Amino acid sequence: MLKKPPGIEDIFPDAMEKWDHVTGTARDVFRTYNYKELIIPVMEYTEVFARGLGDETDIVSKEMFTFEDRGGRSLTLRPEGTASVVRAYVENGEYNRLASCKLFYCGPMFRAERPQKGRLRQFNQFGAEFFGSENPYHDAEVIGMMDAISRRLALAPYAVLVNSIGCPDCRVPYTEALKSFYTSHSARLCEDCARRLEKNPLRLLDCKNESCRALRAEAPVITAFICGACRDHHDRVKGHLSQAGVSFTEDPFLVRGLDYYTRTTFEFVTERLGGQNAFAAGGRYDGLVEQFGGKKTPAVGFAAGIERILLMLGDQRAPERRLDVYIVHSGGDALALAARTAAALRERGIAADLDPDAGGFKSQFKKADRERARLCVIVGEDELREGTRSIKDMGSGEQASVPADAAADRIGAMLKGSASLP
RNA sequence: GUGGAUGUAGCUCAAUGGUAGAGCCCUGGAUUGUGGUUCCAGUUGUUGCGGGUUCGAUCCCCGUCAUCCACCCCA
Repeated sequence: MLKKPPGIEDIFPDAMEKWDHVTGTARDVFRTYNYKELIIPVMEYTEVFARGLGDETDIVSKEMFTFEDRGGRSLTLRPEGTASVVRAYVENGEYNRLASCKLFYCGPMFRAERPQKGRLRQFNQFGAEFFGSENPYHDAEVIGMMDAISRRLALAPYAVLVNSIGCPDCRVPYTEALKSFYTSHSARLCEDCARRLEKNPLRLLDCKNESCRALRAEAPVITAFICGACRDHHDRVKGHLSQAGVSFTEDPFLVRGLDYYTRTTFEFVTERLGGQNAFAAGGRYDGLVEQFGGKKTPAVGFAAGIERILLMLGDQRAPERRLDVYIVHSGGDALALAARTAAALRERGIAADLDPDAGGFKSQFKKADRERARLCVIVGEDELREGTRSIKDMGSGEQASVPADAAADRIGAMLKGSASLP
């Protein structure tokens, strides 16, 4: 049997109902904030991610699906959305001329990690990006948007962690302070952290190792190092969040795994994802557009993991989908009329189905039941002879016949609730 | 990349050193054109793959692959 590669999933119709519920809710909320959807490519030149996310990040250095095209150019399946959106924004002359713009996307991302609970190699995200202002209002709006989606999907309990990692200028002295603090306590660091100390000191704060965590409690805090402008920005983000009624927790140790963030960073976290804890995260990236060759354009955005949200939804039922009409027939000439009836219903936007090979009425009604059909239309010998169609309400079990040419209208009215069986 | 667990019917799982069962699902039936409940009957497996021990392995051992979980990292 042919199998799918590891960490990749098929999504069958029964799961689609919950899937649509999640993405539909996100789209609805995005629209209420005047964000507009765009579709970005699934692959980019490798450089887009290498430059965008940072060469030294784990995602770029060891988690990308990279291959060469026939011309020997290096392509990569996108591991996240922001770099692509920024590239598209900079490349599109019409959009980057706008004073500001609000975009959102939804689609698959790829990372060559070992799969586990809440972590796949092909997974889906929806995310939003705002371009064109460093006003802290927008930081709060983006966070508020994800909070609104979370509330609508009833994802509670979850927490919103917020921090500021300052601008590149004020991060330098902080990184130095962090380095010297950890260097003087290097004996208490785990192996991984010894490595982080050299490569990416900020990530020292993220370690889950007990002794490192204990050490962190005494570590220098970023809030003591950020410059006046960054502090003011951060305070105003928090002010807007409070005003918007978003309950959040300040976490001075929240750092992110991508190099492009400046100032605001945030994460939506929950206990219910096994080893993972974040189901959405983002922040501000004021330097990225310029780095991609555009004019200096401050921006802020986030991305959310759809499969992780699905996990949080658990057994919560999404609204179930039912078939409007199942058509039961007795074969032969009746099949032709049954097909015509189905066509007439579909013209009216009514979902109808039938089985041309159907045996007895019994098995056809069983199928109707399995499809959770609201109504059945019966086209059999009696109906053929009398020029009628019988309509059965599968909920009540009641049945009546109507003239053949009035059947489709009658059914349409019944499904809308404006008519009942005669 | 590292560590742990698990691989038996389509699904969820039993069982025993002597070539496997249950429930669900599916199909058919319970007086010939009527479902959801009930009852009856029936179909399905090279027990993940390869090797070893043994008279004999699904069960024991080794390898391999796959899946899951955790670390790393991240949505």
